[in-house]
Amino acid sequence: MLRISDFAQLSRVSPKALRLYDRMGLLKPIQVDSLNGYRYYSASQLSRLNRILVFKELGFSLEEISKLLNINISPEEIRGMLRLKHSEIQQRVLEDQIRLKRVEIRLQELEMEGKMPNYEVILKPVASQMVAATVGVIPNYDECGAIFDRMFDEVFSYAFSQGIKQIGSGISIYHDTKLRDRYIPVEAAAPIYEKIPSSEKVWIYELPAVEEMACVIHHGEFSSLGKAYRTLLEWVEKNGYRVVGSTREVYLEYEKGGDESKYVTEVQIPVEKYSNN
Amino acid sequence: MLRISDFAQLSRVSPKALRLYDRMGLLKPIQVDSLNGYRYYSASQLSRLNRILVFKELGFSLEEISKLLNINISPEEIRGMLRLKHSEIQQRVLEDQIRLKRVEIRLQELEMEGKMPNYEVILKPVASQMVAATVGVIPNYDECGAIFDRMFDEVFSYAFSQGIKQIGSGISIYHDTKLRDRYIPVEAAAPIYEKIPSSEKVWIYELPAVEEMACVIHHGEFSSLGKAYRTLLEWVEKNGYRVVGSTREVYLEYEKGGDESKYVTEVQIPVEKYSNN
DNA sequence: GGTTGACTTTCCCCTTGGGGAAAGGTGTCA
DNA sequence: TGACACCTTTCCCCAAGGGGAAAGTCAACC
Repeated sequence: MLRISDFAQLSRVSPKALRLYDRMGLLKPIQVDSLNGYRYYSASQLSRLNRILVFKELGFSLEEISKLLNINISPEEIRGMLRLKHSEIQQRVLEDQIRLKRVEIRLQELEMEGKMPNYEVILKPVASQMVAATVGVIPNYDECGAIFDRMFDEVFSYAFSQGIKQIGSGISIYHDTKLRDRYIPVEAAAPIYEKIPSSEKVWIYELPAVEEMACVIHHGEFSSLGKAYRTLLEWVEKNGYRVVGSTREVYLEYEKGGDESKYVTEVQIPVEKYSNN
Repeated sequence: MLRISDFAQLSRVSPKALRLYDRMGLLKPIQVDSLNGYRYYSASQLSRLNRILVFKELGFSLEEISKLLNINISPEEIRGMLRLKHSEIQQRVLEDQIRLKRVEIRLQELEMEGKMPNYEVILKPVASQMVAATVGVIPNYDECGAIFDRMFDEVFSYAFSQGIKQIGSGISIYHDTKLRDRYIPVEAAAPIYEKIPSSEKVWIYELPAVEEMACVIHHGEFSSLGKAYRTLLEWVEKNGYRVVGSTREVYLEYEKGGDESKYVTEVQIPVEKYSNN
């Protein structure tokens, strides 16, 4: 008959934890004084407590442990839970190793630049989306502004002529940027939320989903988008990814003729994991 | 001006998380309707949100992130936090790798035995403790019962003769068990909580702390303690440890001439990490 | 027998959101 | 103008205890 702090000292488990295990039904004191609520333990309960501690060290939650300590559990179930836990831990180790590499890259960049980077690259999935789109070719990057203006005009005016009330942010898509840097086939698209027919020039189709898209947010004029691209491509290379499709620009904040410094553009590059070093 | 679910969809962060970031001060909506409390966000806030997400992926807590996003933080402080996080993650990877190996050992044992093991080995530190002790030699393990009986009698009666009121569980200590298995120098000790003088036969001294002690709880008669020792030594070998001192037995529940099946004994072997495979 | 200090109890706060409830706001259609 | 669906708000519960408060209890000492 030991009081809680004596049993705590014997087992090296805090009284707080012992009270929790009592409440969870993992380890009940052999006796509880009905007058003052004091818990009394016996040294013979150490073996059960040790079993709890061992499973905790293996990474099991208290709820899992209460299943494992149930008398009616079969060795097969235990094996299943052990195997599951093994793969969970393995998964976490893999994630942590990626995390470690990213922290190292951050540290390197901080050494080089002396300050926080301007762009934060994040990886996210992008859902498929119905769009109204038209295609074109830009002979070189200098002329792309005027050409996209005309293409988006076409898309928006067609959509409105078809009675569309709601339309999403404009998206431009650059195909084959890896193969050439002039006469690039491009697309101007805008998400729509109702079905309308295609026309000769404006096609209605499902812009495909992308599982992994490396993205940055660019603030300000389009002429400095190059920095965003350089940041992205550098990230792709450093983190062991490679480009696997058409680049997109999403014009989140844009007003024709408006204050360019207020523009917000998301640059998206579809990627996939390539190597692990 | 986007409502919370639109901003959530754009950023792929749940409204729940956005509300939390608002409450933590990490990302305040650009406007909150004072009548109905609705939060309104702008696309230009994506860059701040992305920075939050990147740091979260690096493993930082929201509180750490709010420090990192503070404008007044210097690059040196950022570097410090990154290095700290790096070592935290590294530490967790090491722990997880040990955990993985232990899960694998459990699985192997389960395959071999077909059931849960009878003993759970746990590793714990043991604090130093003042004891009253006497020494002896046991010619072989068969005679150790009678010899320890006499030694403990000596210790207890001396302690009581000195006015000790409270005395801890008996501890027997086996020296040099690796060097010989007969004529083993042993000690019978009992923790005391007040200072008393040593006598010719009973010494009062500080039993040293042990940083890492591999322990099991044995229930029942002493004659089957061999199983506990075999389990412990097997564990020590499998887990890459080695024995580095004198073995102890702590008699947690014991009554001379009482019901042997109720005895509870903790067997403790001091160990240290030896290898990692 | 009273005081004091050490101990025990319950209760609440904290992490990072997810799940869900209850109450109220909003927008569309008829 | 109402009905209905969907949206938003706040509030509470959950992990695995640590930290700490308030109140009651126990044992020793005077």
